[in-house]
Amino acid sequence: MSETTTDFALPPLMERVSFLTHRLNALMARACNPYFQVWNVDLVMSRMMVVMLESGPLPAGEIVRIMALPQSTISHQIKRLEALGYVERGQGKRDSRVRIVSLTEEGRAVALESNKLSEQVANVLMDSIGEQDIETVRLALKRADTALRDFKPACD
Amino acid sequence: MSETTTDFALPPLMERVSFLTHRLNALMARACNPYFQVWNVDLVMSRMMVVMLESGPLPAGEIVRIMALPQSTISHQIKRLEALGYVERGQGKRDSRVRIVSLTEEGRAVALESNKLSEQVANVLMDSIGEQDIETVRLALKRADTALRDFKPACD
DNA sequence: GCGTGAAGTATCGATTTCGATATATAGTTG
DNA sequence: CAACTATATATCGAAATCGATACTTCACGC
Repeated sequence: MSETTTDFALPPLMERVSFLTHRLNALMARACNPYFQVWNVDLVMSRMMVVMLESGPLPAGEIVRIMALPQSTISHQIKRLEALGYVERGQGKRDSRVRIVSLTEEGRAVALESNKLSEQVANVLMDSIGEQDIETVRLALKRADTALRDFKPACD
Repeated sequence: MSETTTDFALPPLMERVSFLTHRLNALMARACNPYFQVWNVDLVMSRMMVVMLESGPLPAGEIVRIMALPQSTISHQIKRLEALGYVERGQGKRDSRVRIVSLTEEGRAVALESNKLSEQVANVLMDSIGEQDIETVRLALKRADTALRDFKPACD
């Protein structure tokens, strides 16, 4: 122990995994959003489309679960994607409450294009993290994800 | 039409470091924001206050750099924190363009309290990542941060 | 069938975000 | 020191976000 100005139980902000994830996201948004603007989408919308590219048509609720954002936010995003002509909303066969969201041809094209940008980002991450550590990091973050998924702060 | 999943140069979304950082952030916000609401702040404002707790009074622009969010966003947040009585804005001594932001006593108290929540989150992350890997992850994310800081997508 | 509660989405209103632009001060060059 | 250029912050307007709530449909007990 050595360098602190105030004494914290935590490492300084810039060393915390929680803060670093914030920074990485902000930096990715800053770098990518100007380019996504060409298609009138942003980093989040792009990710939603890539989700559908990978999984095929999905119930809106499933997209909410995957994106981990508030349900109302995703609902709006889907509506915007629909307005842009990138997705279509259908009714669930077995349960007519669910709306199945699927990419249109144009949406598919945009998703593929925007995924190229993600590929560049992924390469930067790969190169900077290094082959040696990438798998360790990936697995560690997945464990963290699982742990946070049902974390409820203790109220004191 | 063909059922084939498109073949990707990238791992599936849920395996990508870029997506996992998104998820972790979203999950942290979901878990913490209801509690921060008691002080009328959110995860981002809380982090800004912790920044000042650690570093002391800072120029607004320095906070922008640290948070990596758009300048206009941070400017608004500072104004809100000021309206809440958590920070004060002074003039820079040497350069009167810069506004030095500093925590009030109340802001300091809120920052310390809200840092406790961060501590809980940090513990969850620590426990799930594990002592064995935590340092590897921390260093890897810092390298990624540096690399992303001046990444500009190649326009094709 | 008929409530009753739960689940899946949509919408509402207040606030927040963000890119663009404005304002104001510093520094630099001729 | 006038005229630019660069830097630091604030503001503006359009759009997005989010928590709360409404709406619709399902599932189940009676």
